[in-house]
Amino acid sequence: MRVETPEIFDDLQRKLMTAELRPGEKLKPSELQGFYGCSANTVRDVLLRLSKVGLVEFEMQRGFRVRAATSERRHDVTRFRILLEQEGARLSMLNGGVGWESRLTAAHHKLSHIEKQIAGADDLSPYLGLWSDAELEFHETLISSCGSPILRENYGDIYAQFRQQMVGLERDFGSSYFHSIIDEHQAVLDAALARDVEACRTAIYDHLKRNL
Amino acid sequence: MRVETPEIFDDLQRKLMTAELRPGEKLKPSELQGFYGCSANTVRDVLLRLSKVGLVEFEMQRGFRVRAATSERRHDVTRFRILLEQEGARLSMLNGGVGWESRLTAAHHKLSHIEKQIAGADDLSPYLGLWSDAELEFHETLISSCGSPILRENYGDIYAQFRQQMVGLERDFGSSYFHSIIDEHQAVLDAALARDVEACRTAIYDHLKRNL
DNA sequence: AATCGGAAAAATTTTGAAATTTCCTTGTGA
DNA sequence: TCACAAGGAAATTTCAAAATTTTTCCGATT
Repeated sequence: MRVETPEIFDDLQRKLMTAELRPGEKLKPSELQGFYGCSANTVRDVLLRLSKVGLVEFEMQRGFRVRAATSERRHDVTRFRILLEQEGARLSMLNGGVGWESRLTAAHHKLSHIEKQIAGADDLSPYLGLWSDAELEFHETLISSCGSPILRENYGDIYAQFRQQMVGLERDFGSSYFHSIIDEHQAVLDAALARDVEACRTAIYDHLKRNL
Repeated sequence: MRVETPEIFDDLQRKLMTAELRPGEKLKPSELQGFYGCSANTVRDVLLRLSKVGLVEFEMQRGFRVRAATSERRHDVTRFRILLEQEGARLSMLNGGVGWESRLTAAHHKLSHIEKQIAGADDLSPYLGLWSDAELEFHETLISSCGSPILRENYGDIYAQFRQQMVGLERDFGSSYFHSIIDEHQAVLDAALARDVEACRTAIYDHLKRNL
């Protein structure tokens, strides 16, 4: 199997975020090299870039390792995500126009559609990828009018780390979970459209507090 | 001149933060290679790590570039720094013990000593390096008891970017500048020791608002 | 049995050059 | 004159092997 470098990046990122590569696991360029059919240095390059996102730990002379999943770290990641999302949403409510409102509504519509399907399904696995993308898009849209590229970039990274911690710790993804987050996403949407900063802060907190 | 890799990293970081390498400037591994007496790939490695800190921009197939210094970006960096420092200080005031108080007092003492020297000096350059280290240590100590490794790490990165923007935009570092920040640092210290969250938020904002 | 030291093995980093891509210059045609 | 294409130069990425460092394993010593 021969793939281009950007695809190696995407593939590794996906495996990191779905715990196909398990937290704490050593990442040896010389082993992955064989799988991707490229040289060890190319893998090393990709891994160095993934460590910027925070999905991979890098220590000089000691190589790479999938970031560990611990309850402490999940707690920390969650707190940081709440901080960024609350601030991003606040600024978006301040700066966002109708374009933002419509994009947010659209993203929520797509997300809730999937979530309702999942809530009534037996096997979740076929939906998980779709849901994952839709959830990310909803939350990114929420903060998309904050006017701060730095905030958005950091949010993207911390969201990836959050997802990694979630699946890494094998948290309960039963359909009851999806049943409750439907309401939570709705609450975030309502508060955002109403430009109610405090209600939105609360809704974001309530949505994520189970991970604290 | 032959130096070890960690020293290449430190040297480049320093040059990036003092605008010895000017914002927007292209960073060609093949040129820096000669200066450091190592191979181009080693430089590339270091540059990839510096792009994690945010001091360097990296674009695939287009190489590296010193992050641009614009008033928009300085504004963005400043806002983000304020967000992180306010939250870090809030949590430190919540969690910090006497150890934190004493470390903060010590860091402030050292800092204000240098600042008083600078305020009364003609030539600032001999102090600038010392002041820079002391200022960083004061602010890092302020948030050091926040209990969030992620917050601390991100603060370190954003502080470096902040410094880069400051010197890159050749802002006025006259002695009048140092005269006013003496009071600002004092206000931050007083509020922190008094565990007055709102006063500390305000003091941090007032300290940095000139860069917005 | 536990610890320490050292040799062997394994992994990481560095290197220099080849392969690829981008960038810049120049020339052609409208 | 301008747009665009082709060619060459320069820069970036990739590679495989050498050099270095870390880790592992094993036996000697306490």
